[in-house]
Amino acid sequence: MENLNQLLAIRRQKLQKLKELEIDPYPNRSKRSHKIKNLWENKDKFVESEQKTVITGRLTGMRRQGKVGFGNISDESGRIQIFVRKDNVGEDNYEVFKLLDLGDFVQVEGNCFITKMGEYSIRAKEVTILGKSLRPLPTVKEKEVDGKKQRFDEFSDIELRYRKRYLDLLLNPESRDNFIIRARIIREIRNFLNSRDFIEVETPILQPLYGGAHARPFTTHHNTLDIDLYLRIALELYHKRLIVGGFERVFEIGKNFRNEGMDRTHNPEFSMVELYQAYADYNDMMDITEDMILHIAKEVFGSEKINFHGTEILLKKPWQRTSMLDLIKEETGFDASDFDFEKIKVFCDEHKIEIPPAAGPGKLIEEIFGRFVESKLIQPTFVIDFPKEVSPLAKEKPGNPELTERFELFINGNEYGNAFTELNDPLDQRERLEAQAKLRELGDAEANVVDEDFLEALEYGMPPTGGLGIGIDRLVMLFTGNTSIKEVIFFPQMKPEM
RNA sequence: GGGGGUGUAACUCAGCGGUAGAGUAUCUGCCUUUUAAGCAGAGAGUCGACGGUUCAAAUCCGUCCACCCUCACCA
Repeated sequence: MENLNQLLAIRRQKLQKLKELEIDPYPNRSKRSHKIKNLWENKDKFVESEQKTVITGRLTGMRRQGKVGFGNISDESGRIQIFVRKDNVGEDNYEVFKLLDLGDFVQVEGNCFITKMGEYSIRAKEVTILGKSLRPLPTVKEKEVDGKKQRFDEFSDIELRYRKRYLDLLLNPESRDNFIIRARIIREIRNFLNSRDFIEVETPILQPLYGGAHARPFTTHHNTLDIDLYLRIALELYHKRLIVGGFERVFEIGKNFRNEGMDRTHNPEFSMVELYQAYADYNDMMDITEDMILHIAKEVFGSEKINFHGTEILLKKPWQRTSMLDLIKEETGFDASDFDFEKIKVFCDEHKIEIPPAAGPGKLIEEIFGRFVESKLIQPTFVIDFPKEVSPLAKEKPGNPELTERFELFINGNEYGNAFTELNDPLDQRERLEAQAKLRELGDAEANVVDEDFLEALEYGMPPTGGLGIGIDRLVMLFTGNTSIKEVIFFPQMKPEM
């Protein structure tokens, strides 16, 4: 056997003792009669009737005093004290009780009562082990001080919390709450879109070509077909095929994978909701974005405001809609609306903005926007009319061949969504993708690739369509007040431990 | 990738050239209404890893690893 430290060895010894007593430490069956929350909800009734109740859960506290002992049992719904007295459970069962450790799963049969100290508890008739824990759970004790819970020990090491999320969830209620809120947000996204007659679809994660965003992919290999496949970087191109196929409103909630840098707002796999609506444009997408986020705010939080570390964010409609060029002008006084490449380059040089290889004026405008404007956009803002150069899937803005009908949503200085009036002209789309392919040759590893299958689909005809993508992780961060994406993803990507 | 920080017992941390510490947890004893239970005692560590300096290194130096912050990059 491996070299076990003292704490692990002691638990294995207890496991052995249970087996010697012919107690199964991992029985197949349990028989819970109530969730702990139910007992609290009908406290008086349970105390008065003294009815038999059976709870199950993890042993999360233990105060033994010789022939009597108190413990805490926690299940998903709550926590309650158990009172175990040798005279009540019998000598044999008390031996079992004495072999229990914090972290063990147990079943307690008994009846509810109020202790001398006034605590609602279960007086045990029998304690059954449901699952022996062989590792010590980090201990977190708390005490109520003026109605506030004061914690005395913590499980707070960030790295451990991410690597052993199960312990984090067990020991840090705030972390658990983040994920409950995440689930509610996703549920409300679904409810909202279902109520608007969108149908939920599933499209390939493994794709022979990737597209729909500007990013490097993960590559994998299918053995039987003997071809390389890519993990999707966006949902876009398959959803458009579905619009070609006659669906008028589709959405998908799922993961995208981008083989790029990681920081506190980027995880290599992240969740998006994308939706496509035929006979709609980017103005409709702005409306739906406002409505959807407002719906979440109201349903999950009952408020039209978010307080993010003291910054009050007002979600009340309508949100500001301003063009990228106007925002740049407001912030810097620089007017780039003539797309004069030389003039814009001079501005970039003056402000030490690096000029990427193969960049045209549109790319530089986007860089300028990123440098000067993004972080200033605290209240929800639709930044509209992106340069065509950086928007190969968006339809040109009527009257200005340099711009597209595209927006990104910014809140609190971060990007939350991206949407276009989708390009449905197959010949224009081909030209744009071919231009992207040229950029690839010039060294832009993130440029789109020409997807002939997608182009062919467009040639059969796609109605005018609006499309929208919203980053779910970031939305959850916004609503839960988290500044790291790792706090809202159960198992964020980490380097393997050596 | 640059800069800064952190890494010591199961957890949270102190120690920062001279025998590895505390609280909680664990174990033993006492305790039949405790709740951060209490009292008495005990055990528990590759001080992130590897090198170097030194009579002596958790401590100083170097390299590496992981994590955090920050800047850059990144649709």
